[in-house]
Amino acid sequence: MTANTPITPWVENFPGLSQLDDSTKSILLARSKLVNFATDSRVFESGKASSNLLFLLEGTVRVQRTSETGREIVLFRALAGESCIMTNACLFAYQVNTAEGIAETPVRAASIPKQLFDELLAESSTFRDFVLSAFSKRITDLFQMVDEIAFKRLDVRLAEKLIELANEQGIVATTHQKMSVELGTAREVVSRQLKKFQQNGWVDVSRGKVNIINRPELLNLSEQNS
Amino acid sequence: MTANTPITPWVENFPGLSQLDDSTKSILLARSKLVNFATDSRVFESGKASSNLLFLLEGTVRVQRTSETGREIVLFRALAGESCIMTNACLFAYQVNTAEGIAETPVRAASIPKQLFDELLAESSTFRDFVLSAFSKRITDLFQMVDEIAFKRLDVRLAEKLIELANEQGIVATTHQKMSVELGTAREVVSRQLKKFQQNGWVDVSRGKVNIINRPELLNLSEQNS
DNA sequence: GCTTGTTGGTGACTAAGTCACTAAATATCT
DNA sequence: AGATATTTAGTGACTTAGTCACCAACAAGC
Repeated sequence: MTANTPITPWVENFPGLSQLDDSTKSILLARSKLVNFATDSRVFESGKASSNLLFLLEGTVRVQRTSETGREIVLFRALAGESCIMTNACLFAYQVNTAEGIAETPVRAASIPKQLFDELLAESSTFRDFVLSAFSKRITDLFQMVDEIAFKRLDVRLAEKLIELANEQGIVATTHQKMSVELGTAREVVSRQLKKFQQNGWVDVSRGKVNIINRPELLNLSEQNS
Repeated sequence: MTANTPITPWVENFPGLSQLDDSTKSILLARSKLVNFATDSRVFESGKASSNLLFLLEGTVRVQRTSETGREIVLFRALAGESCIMTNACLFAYQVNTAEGIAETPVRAASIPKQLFDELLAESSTFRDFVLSAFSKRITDLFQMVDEIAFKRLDVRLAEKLIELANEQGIVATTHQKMSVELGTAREVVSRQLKKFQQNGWVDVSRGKVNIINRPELLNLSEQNS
C-alpha cells in the first residue's frame, strides 16, 4: 500500500502500454483495479452503460449482438493485450442497446475509471495512439465484416471460421448452433454445409466437434473472394 | 494575420466544437486550411493514408467499400458538422485498403494536420469527447448495419432506404443500380422489389426516379424487424 | 432403464443472388 | 433530324441461403 509496495506491473506486459513513461505507468497501476470474470459471465451488457474502461490482461471476450428477432451474431473478440473497445465506446456512446460481451475463458482485466482514462489521454501521446489505434482497427475490421456478410458465400465464410477457431490439432469444439452465431446464419444452414465438407472429406463431424482433416482444401476455399 | 484579424469563425458553426475555449478555437482556426471538393470527387481513397483530419463544414461524403469481386456497399455518410471519421481512422489505421469517400454534394471542409489534432486532444477535454463520441457512434452504427444486413429482409431494408433518401416531396432521384449499392445487393433484386412496391401502389417507378406515393405503408414495412 | 434436455438431420418451401440476355430511354454524333 | 451508342431497367431460369416444422440421436440425471 505504500509507494514501495511490490506490485505486479501488468502494464509492462501490455503491448500497447509498455511504452508509457514511468510516472504514467505508476498512476495507471495505482488507480486501476484488477477484476475477474468467470467463463460465460457477462463482461458488459446491452443497455448498461459502463463507467469503467477495461484492459484485458488474460482471456478473451466475445462481443455479440442479438437482433430483435432473437438471432445472434458474433461481432468480434477482444483478446488479452487489448482494451475492450466496447467498454470504451460505452463511456461515450449515446445508444447503449447494441452489444454484449461474454467471457469465453476466465478473464482477468484492469479496470480504470473514466476520469483516469481522460487524464491519461490528456497526458500521454502514447496512450492516445493506443486508444485511437484500437478504435481505428475496430472500425476497419467492421468494414471487413460488413463486406464478408454482404458478399461472401457461406461455404467460404464457414471454412474461414473453422480455420480461425480450430486449435493446434485442427479441432473445433463447438456446436452447429454456436457456429451459426459466429456467422450470423441459421443452424440448419451450418449443418448442411458441414455435411458437404464431410462428404468432400475435408472434415469429420461429430456431436459438439468438427475435426479438420484436409486443412489445405478448406484454406483454399476460404481464400476465394465470392 | 494579427490577433485581431477578422476570420470566418467556422468553429462557431460546428456543433461539436463550439464549446471549445477561445484559445483552442483560435489555434484551430489559425492552423486549419479550408478545402473544397467537387461533387463526385474523391475525398479520400482506398489505399491512401491521409495525414490530415477533415471537419466537414458543408455537404455530405458517402463512404463506401468495393469488394474484391467488384460489388459495392455504402457504409455510411459523413454529414456537415461531423469530423470525417475515416480520415480520422486513417491517421491511425494499419490497414488502409478499406473504404473510399466520395463527395455527394459540393463539400467544404477544414483540414487540420495530425500534429494539431494530437495537440488538441491533449489540451481540450471537449475535443477529446467530440472525437471519441464520433468513434463510438460510428462503431455502434456499424453494429446496427451488420445486424440489418445479416437479419433483415430486403424489402424492409429497401423501404427504410427509400424513406431515408427521399426529399421533401417524397422523391428519390436514383437508379436501381445506385440503390443496390446502398443495400449491398444486386441491381435485379432492387428492380424486382421496386416492381412489387409499385404493384402495391406504394411507389411510382420511372427511369432514375422513385416517387413515394404511400409513405405510411412503406414506413410500416420498414418498421418490421425481420 | 426411463426421462429430459440438447444437439443434429431433413423435406418442403420462400427469399435472395447470379447469369445471360433483351428492351427501353436517353445522350451523342454527324 | 436521324442514326448510333450508352445507360438504365426487365425477365426467365437457375443456384444459394434462410425458414419452418418436425423427428432422431445422444448425453446426463434420477
